[in-house]
Amino acid sequence: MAARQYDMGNAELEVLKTLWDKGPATVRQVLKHLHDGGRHVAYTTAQTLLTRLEQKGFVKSDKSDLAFVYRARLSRDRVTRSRLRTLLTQLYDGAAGPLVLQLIRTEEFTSDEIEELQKMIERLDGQPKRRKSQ
Amino acid sequence: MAARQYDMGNAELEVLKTLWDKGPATVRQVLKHLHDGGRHVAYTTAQTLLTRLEQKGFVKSDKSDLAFVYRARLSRDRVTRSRLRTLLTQLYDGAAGPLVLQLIRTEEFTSDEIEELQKMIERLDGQPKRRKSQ
DNA sequence: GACTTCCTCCGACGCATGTAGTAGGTCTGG
DNA sequence: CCAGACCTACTACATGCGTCGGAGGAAGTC
Repeated sequence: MAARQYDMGNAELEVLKTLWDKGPATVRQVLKHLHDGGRHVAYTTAQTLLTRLEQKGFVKSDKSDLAFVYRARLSRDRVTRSRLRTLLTQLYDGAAGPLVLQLIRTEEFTSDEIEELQKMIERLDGQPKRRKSQ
Repeated sequence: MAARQYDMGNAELEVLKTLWDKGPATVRQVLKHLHDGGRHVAYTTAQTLLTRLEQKGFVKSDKSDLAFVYRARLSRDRVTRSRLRTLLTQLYDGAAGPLVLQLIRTEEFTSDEIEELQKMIERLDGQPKRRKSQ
């Protein structure tokens, strides 16, 4: 049982992603977005998901208008970091190397990203090794 | 509900990882390894996990000796790919760039890995863009 | 003022998963 | 042959999560 920080199910994550993509939204708006994305769930399902996210502190709501408006309290980056860390730990005892190598091998990138990557690698190369706080 | 290929829980994955790390093993050996790693579960728990993994086709067992010996039918790489793909989809609609960039930014690498990375990037840079089969 | 519409609250259900107990078989040392 | 150790099969149970239905309140519409 590792330190499971931002723990949520896939449906919950998808709802959170909606908020990242579209900004603050009501249940109905989130639902609309989910429908547009091909996920056909009931209104109350979206509502439950949002409510659970709020219980976990990942979103917050405020009722200014007729309906509650929900907004993310958790950034996409934080979740990414957390999930990556989990993956790393579960599969490679925390070593990031194999993962990156595989990502680069199997995925594709825009030339901008490649350029960016190159710069980062060069920087890495020059720098002394950091030790992870973990 | 994306094409959830290699679907298993964390405990199951940990058991599978044991098989990757230690090679084919009996329930007792897996259990020992889990205990060594600080996960104190009962014998039957390990057994259940292995059984479920087998039902899903991720490991297979054969009884040559006194006890069943389990071995992975699924490589670490395949699971990695699958999980990464899920992450990518869930967080970035499939774009790999942001993920890699963040990985490189937040994790650390051995000089060998950096070198390897450099080579891969260079190769990427020269090549025409691949289109993902998926 | 009754109808329709939308919203929130609460309860519920089924399946996956983590965890484990128990019954009953087998082997091995005395 | 009997006890202790070890193995497998089966059952069970709590929790998390995805999914919703229904009750009941607020708001605009004739």
